[in-house]
Amino acid sequence: MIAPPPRPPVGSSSDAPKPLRADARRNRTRILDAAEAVFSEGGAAASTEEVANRAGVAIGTVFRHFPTKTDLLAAIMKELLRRLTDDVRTLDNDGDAATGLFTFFARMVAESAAKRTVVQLLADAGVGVDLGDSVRALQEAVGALLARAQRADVVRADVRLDEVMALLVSTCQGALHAGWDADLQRRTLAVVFAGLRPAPEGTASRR
Amino acid sequence: MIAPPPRPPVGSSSDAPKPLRADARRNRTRILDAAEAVFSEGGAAASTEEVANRAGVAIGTVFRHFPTKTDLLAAIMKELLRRLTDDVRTLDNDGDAATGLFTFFARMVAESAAKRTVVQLLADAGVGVDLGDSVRALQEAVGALLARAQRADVVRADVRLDEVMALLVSTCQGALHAGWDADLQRRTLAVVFAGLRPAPEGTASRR
DNA sequence: GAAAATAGTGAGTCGCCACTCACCTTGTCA
DNA sequence: TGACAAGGTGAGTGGCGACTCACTATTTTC
Repeated sequence: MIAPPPRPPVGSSSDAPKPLRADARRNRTRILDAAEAVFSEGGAAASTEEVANRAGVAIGTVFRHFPTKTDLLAAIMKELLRRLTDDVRTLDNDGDAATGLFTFFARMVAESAAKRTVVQLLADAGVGVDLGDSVRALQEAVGALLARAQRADVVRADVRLDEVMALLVSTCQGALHAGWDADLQRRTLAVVFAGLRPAPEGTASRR
Repeated sequence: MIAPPPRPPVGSSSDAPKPLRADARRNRTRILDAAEAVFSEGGAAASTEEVANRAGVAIGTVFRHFPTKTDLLAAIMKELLRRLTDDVRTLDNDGDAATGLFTFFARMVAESAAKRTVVQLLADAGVGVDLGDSVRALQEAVGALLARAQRADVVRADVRLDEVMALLVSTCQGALHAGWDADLQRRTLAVVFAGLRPAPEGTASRR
């Protein structure tokens, strides 16, 4: 018999985050950076091999860190969503109540043009990609922004969060089109924002 | 020497639409019907083999009629666009000027939920799929509808066709999401339509 | 009703891509 | 510094999907 491996089961069995070796940590971030770049350009259909090349590692290394391509996609999506959520929270804390929602909306649409993957995956609601709480967190943050805008009376009171999210995702997808430039974006968003604003007093909204 | 084939070159050389054999004509429409169904359900990524199965023909037959998958996609897209364009023209001729644009907009968004391919391909502006004049024809028809709506003063005069098209395509993509139901659709479109309506007189639109 | 043209068939080819694994390299720790 | 576990490597595997082609079947034509 051979002596058992020297890892005594702490607690009962689970929850050991495992410290990574130095080179592994470095490669992991390289892979994530490369993946974000590659998938931003080519969409989720880009190949894992291209990610490996861009990161300067062998393809086996990518799969050691992320067992499936889906895991890799989920990882960069979570990171992107986290950043977006932070962005929204900052606007919610510091920004002008009257412009916060519109600022974020415009910013996200502008970025979408460069990040196909976010849009594709958000739109597909992850056909297998588990984004867990990340999407919910973003929604809640946008919800706060919306509530403030409504309190400041720059957005109609009867507008709900889910249609704002629907408009946001839709417009982001729109931004991927050929022919979408800064001017078209400005005019398109102007229509959406006008639709969100309250009808001036004394004017019942016609439906 | 052998006698030359008995097809004398009419005109100079080109423009012979060639009558198809009876079975070929039948199969061609079967394939188109099957393709529309298959690609509507699964999007453009669905396989050509599935189209062949659904049509009840061998895969070689599909490729005889449409040398590449792209050709097949272009064919069904042109047909769909033609139908949409007809639809718009009908509304333009018969319908109420005040509601025509909104009616068409809502109708197309509702249909999108069931027709992934249209939306995907329109959005990608055909990465290789040549739709020729079909898109232009639809745009012109919608443009006429827009002009009428503006003359009837139900749409702001400064709204241009390209942002209407951008909003249309964006919203159609939105309709593909999980969670998109009739109620969400109604509220989302309400925002877009409110944004298109003129600001009530005496109220300068704030930007 | 037979020849000739046209169409249908489906096993097979080819390339792409996600994923594996036996072996080598490097970091870590005593 | 040496031993060993953790990590890296990249040729190889398997599956899928677009597309081909030698052969057979059906129309059309005379």
